[in-house]
Amino acid sequence: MKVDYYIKKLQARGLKITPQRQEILRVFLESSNHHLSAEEVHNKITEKYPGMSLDTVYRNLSLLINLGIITELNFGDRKSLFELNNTEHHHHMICTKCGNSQEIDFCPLKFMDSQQVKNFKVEKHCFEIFGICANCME
Amino acid sequence: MKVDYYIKKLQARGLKITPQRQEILRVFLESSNHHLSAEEVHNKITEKYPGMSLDTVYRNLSLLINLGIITELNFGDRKSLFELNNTEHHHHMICTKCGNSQEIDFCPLKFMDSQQVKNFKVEKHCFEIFGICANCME
DNA sequence: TCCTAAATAGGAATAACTACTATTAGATTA
DNA sequence: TAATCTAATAGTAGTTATTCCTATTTAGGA
Repeated sequence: MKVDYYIKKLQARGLKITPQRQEILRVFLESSNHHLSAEEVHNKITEKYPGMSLDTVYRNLSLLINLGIITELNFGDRKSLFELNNTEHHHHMICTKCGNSQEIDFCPLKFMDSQQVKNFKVEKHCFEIFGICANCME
Repeated sequence: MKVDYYIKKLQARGLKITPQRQEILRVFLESSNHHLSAEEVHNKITEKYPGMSLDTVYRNLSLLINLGIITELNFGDRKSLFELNNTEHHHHMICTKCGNSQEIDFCPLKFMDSQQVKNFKVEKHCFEIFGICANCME
């Protein structure tokens, strides 16, 4: 996926295509790390283009969340991480020692019988496992 | 369960039985609301006994978490909630409109095949569903 | 009762995020 | 292409939950 793919989604909603928005998308597409904090996004952009406001990062991240383009994650510390939705839906195992995370394909929602979520309109869900990864166990 | 039950666990670890610690346990045992924020715990105590420090609440909450007596929950806003472990292990469905939560008995960990969490020492996990509850849907 | 390490009170500090407002600039229209 | 209008931005101040710091107090053992 290229930036253009996401740009079209913004245009379809009548949103303006600002350089700031394009930069945020570029950072996610070019980063080897899938999970970025707002501050990391901001830092990567200001390296190249100083002067971008952190407020703009937060404002656009929540815009992109609403559009379903990125997902907000919470790995226990009290800072949000953000992930571009360009892979299959998945969950995470997070190492509490080194902080690395691996993806889990298993999604509990698919295994719950419909009775259990009856009378509830699911908007989102989270499932993460915390512990010690193989590397840190040795 | 009474306060004494938990007090014994503290004593078994050589920890001091301070009035502050007893009050924190009492608040959880007497509260109709299972999920309390640190501030709510603090407020309920200072109603009766002014002068307790918020720092003491936080310090003891994390002590009780380490002892496995309470569990820390995260319902999406950036404030932690705390729950006394005096019921069966469960997860939650949280209404994003009214904030109420219902318990889910289903635990994904039990349904994952062991291959999926191989080479990973699980310490804790979270599974919560967010959406609109029956009351708020009407 | 005395002693000592553990625990506490009170307030300052921090970190992540949100709100505010004057200014700028996409994009629509003529 | 230029004018216009409103969304979007920069910069900064404010907020909130939590943690840190240090002098003082106290629980529990000797």
